[in-house]
Amino acid sequence: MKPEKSKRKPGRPKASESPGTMTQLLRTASFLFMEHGYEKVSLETVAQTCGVTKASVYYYFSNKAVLFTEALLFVLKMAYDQTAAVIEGPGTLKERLQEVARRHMRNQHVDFETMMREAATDLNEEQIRTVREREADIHRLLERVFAKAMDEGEMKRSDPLLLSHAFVAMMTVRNRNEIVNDVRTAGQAAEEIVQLIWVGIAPPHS
Amino acid sequence: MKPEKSKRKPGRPKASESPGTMTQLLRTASFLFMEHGYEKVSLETVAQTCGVTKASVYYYFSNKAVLFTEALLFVLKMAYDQTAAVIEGPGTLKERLQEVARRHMRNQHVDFETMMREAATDLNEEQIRTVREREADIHRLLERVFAKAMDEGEMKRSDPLLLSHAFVAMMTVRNRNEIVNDVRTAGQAAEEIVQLIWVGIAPPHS
Amino acid sequence: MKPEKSKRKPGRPKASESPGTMTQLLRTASFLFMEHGYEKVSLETVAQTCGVTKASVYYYFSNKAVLFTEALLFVLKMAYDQTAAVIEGPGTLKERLQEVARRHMRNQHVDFETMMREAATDLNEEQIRTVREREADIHRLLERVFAKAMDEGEMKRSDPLLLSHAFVAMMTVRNRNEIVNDVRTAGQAAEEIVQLIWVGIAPPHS
Amino acid sequence: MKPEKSKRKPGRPKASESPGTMTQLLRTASFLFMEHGYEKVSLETVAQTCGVTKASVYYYFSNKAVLFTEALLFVLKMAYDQTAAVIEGPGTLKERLQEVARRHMRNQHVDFETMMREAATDLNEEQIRTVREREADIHRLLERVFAKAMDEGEMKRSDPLLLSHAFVAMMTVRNRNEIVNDVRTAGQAAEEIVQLIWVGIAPPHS
DNA sequence: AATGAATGAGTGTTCATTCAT
DNA sequence: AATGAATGAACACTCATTCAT
Repeated sequence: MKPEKSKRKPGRPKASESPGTMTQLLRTASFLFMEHGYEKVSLETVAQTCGVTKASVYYYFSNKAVLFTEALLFVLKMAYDQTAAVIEGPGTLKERLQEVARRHMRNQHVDFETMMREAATDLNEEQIRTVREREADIHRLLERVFAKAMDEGEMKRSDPLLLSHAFVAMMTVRNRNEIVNDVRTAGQAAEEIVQLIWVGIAPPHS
Repeated sequence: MKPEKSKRKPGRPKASESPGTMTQLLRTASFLFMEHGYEKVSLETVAQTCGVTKASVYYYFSNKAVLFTEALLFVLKMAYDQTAAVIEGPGTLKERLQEVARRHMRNQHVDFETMMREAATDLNEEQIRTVREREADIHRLLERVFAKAMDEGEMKRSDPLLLSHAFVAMMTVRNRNEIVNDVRTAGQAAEEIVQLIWVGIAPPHS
Repeated sequence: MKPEKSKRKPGRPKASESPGTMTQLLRTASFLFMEHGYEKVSLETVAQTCGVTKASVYYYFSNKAVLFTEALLFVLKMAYDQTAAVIEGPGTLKERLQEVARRHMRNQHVDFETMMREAATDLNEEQIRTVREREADIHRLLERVFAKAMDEGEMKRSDPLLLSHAFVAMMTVRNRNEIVNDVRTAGQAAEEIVQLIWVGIAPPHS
Repeated sequence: MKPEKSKRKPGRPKASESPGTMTQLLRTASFLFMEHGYEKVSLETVAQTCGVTKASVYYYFSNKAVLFTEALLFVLKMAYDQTAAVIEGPGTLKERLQEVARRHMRNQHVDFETMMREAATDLNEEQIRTVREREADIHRLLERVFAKAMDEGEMKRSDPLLLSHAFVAMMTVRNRNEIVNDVRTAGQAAEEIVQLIWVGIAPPHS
């Protein structure tokens, strides 16, 4: 969390190098917030990670709450698009769920709800509402897919929205070192998690 | 923010040290940390909630990291004892899991892993290790119970430790207002979550 | 906050320089500075009020101190002209003083001296001197009028410059809500103030 | 305004040296606010002038608005007491007014109303009300004295509250260098101001 | 056993100012 | 003629921590 002075330029050169400071700030902030939560990420850190000053952050975002909100909307949009592409794509439902899980577990990230609670005192009604709405979109997307699958006999009947939340919640196991470590990759964990919720834990004969 | 040195001698404090205030601080801190996370809880808040001054907190706990650590150990011990009592008690496995879920969902609390990550920069190696160990105890307890149940045919075979983590992770749905609200209580959510993981989502005929 | 260097060349700018924007900036700045004082008025505010960007302000005025100075000279010139027109115009001295007071009290404005003190650290010697000189012009105008009136027996003898300052100072009562409110307009207050200083407060018989 | 590092201790030693940090902060803040206004006085300056750190200021006053409010109440109380002692004391009304003027002009200070307007955005309703009330107390004190004097024939009839405001407003001439300078002291200016308002400016014969 | 006083290091935020275009 | 982008310096405010009593 101590923003190290980075001289930059180890990556791709020139041409695509500058996708606009604002976009870079948004990307960086998204990553940092998701990785560390709201409070631990200072604007100073975001700025220095992008190689600009704190004041520049304020040039683009009027305050921390706004940056946070826009950063979250940014990742939620990406998450929605990715999830939609996969879940409505080809393959069996189980395979598609596994792919969703794999992608979701690719990076570590804090619990979304915990992060929102942390930020809640800084955000205004509308900001909270907007973020929550975009998050709910993802759950509603899954809900629809689940409901349809249930109708078509691809899944057992249950509350599809609850299932969606439970499904997403299970992916936080990716953060536990006892689970995802040298012997088991995040990808494997994703598959096993889906297998678990797929077959359930009831004894075979019951 | 420069911890590293925990001058406090380990082990139980002398009986002469007023257990009243100290226990109260521990209880209060436990509750506040679980409710709001590490950063958002200031020692001032803990002190005021207990009706003492900030300096008094330092009288009992050499710094915030120590208070946090001991507070977590406090709740983890309670959680372990409660879980053990229930999970090793009477009733079918499913019933016992439901009771564990019900108790765990009784209060809102932040995601444990997220909170630990928040606090990680302040805690030293040993503190992290100790807390993680006590948390792991709970997972190992569940792991043992699951393994035994699998052996005895009460459960389908799967990785019992992964299952334990997934099970606990699912309980964070308690925090979502779309799930636990006026129409569905935390208790009901607990039951449905257990039902979900119990029967799985695979179609009945497969 | 490091002024000292006013690169702007003195004298009237070339006619080609769009007088529109510059004049508008000057007018806006004058109004805002008089209404709120030096510190509270940011260049951003001035710019936005004029519908241009902050950088545009710098295009016309090399820094805040210069804008402030020129804005003040702008209003002082207007004030001088207006005062001169009235005070040297027709009517009895008392009537003319009342008209001067009425016009001066038309708008609320901060105390001139207080504002100058606020800005003093930013202005250089010359800027302060110039503004003060133009302010002094107004006092000298009144001084001359008073002196002449005393000579001609239209007024009691006293220090005409002190009187001028006292006269202007009294007009700040326009800002007090206890004085100028629903029951007494600024115009009425102006008349009563003049009446007060006109007849004095000594008992009638003394 | 650049708070110089002051090693202190050039004054009276020990015993009476420490009248309590809080009182010292209050006195210092009062002086600085009255001398420079609200915005120009930073808490850092107040702190360093007292030889403590900014954080110490916050130990005693929860924010700048509170410090400002209490500082003003502090000076207003002193001003009231002093004014009351003089104005209700012995001597002719004119002599007493002169003494009040002399004391009021002893130190330079910004226009009260201008300062309040500067601070207004930071203060809450109650703080503004309280300060205004204490300021009004002084005007009411003068108003009562004036009203009584009018009843007893010691003064000409006029609006006593307006007179009070006008009287106080006139004292700001103390800040003008053209008025109070080498040839005329503040004390002399005080006397001449009172003389002016006492006799008025109307020609003797009218 | 407990506290009042004080502080250093941050954090969010504002603003005058610069410069390339 | 005008601006978008970027910055440095200051400021209000918070908080964990220390220490003498």
